[in-house]
Amino acid sequence: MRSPLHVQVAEAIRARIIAGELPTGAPIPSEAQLCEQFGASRGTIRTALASLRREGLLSGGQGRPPTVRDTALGQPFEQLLSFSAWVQQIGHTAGQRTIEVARRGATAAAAEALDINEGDPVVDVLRLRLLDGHPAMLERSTFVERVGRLLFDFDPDTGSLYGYLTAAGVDLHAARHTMDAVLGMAMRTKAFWLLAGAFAICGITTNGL
Amino acid sequence: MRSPLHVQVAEAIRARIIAGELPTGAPIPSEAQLCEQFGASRGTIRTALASLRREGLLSGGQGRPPTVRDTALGQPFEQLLSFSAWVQQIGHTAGQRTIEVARRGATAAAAEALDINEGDPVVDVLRLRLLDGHPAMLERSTFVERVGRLLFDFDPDTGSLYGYLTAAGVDLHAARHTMDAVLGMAMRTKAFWLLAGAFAICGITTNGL
DNA sequence: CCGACAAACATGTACATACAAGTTAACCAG
DNA sequence: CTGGTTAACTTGTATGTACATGTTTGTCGG
Repeated sequence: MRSPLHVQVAEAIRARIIAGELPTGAPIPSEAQLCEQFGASRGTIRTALASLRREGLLSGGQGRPPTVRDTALGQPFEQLLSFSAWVQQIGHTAGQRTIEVARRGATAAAAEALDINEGDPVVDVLRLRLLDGHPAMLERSTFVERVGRLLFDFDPDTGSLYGYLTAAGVDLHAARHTMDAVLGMAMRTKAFWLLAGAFAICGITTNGL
Repeated sequence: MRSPLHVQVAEAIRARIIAGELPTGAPIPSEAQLCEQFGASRGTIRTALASLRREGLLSGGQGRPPTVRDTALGQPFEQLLSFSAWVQQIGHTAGQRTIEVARRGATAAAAEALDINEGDPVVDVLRLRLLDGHPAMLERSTFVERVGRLLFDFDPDTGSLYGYLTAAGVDLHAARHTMDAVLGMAMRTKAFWLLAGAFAICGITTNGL
């Protein structure tokens, strides 16, 4: 194998966890024991454990050996939280397109869930997630206004044209490069979707973290 | 200061990036230079850089100094991808409740977006995200069946009762501990929400990473 | 029997060193 | 001027050491 040692160690431990050899909630062997088992230095072991910790498989604190997180159910949902991380972990590539960012009044259902009044301002975000280039997931997020407004405030050069395009449902990132092309065309049509696919090349497509 | 050195270094570099001192797209100083500036060893500097990399502020490869990611617009949307990471970064605590996981037929809008036929099976996930304990975001995700089915397959002990509760909209995690209590009560009512709030203590509440 | 202290143990932090591997730029031969 | 090679630089990987800090456990005195 030519993959780095710390990657091999991480894979080995991950395999043990998945196989149930290291049950959830149980502490993993100490760093010293792992050093001996894999014939690696403590630094290498720690690098491997850091990877597993990033993935959410381990949790623990100083002085106490890390414990295997309850992955039986929690894991897929925790990682749904990070779509691209999850997709990468199962060996695929993630992409995404932001279709719409809009400020609207809350629907009845959203209002009840967010504990606000119907019609109160909220920020809706509609995103398409891609798996290996193909549509895999459609994500609708509704923020309370106090939080959602940050999505707009983050942009340093908020202008009128920019704001218009945002409200109209043009992808913000792609818009930077292709404003001219889409201005005046009918949004949210089949043609828009096809065009959005082309835009992905220049702006939105990411390979995740 | 009593915070670890590598944390201080990470904060200093993050501050420089936010202040625009290190423009987006530009390479940051080499590890050797940072060592000299902060009077720290390379290992400490690398620990700090690893933190910034986790946060998505840096990207780069071997042999080339890491570059500052284009955070002007991309960042908030990339991090929307990881709600809890984003919330933590702005100094708050994140929580979440999974309200519903269901297998259904795709709606017309979802079908078009995912490039499938209307009525084709999809997996809907409805989640409420909490910021400092208060509802902040409602997230509806629709997966194509091929991907969404993994959410069920991950569970080792899928049973009939379990499936029923899932379809009925009971939080999966909380269900483990409180199945008896909620069986037979009206779901999706105001009372359910209040009860779900109590459940959060024992199962679903997480502090993020 | 129980509380307090101490020792053993585990992880967190920090530094120094060495070599591997990728990138860039200078340089030189043609 | 062009093309290829080399050399310098940078990050990735790996090891070793040392000390700080938190946890657990065992022991001893009351």
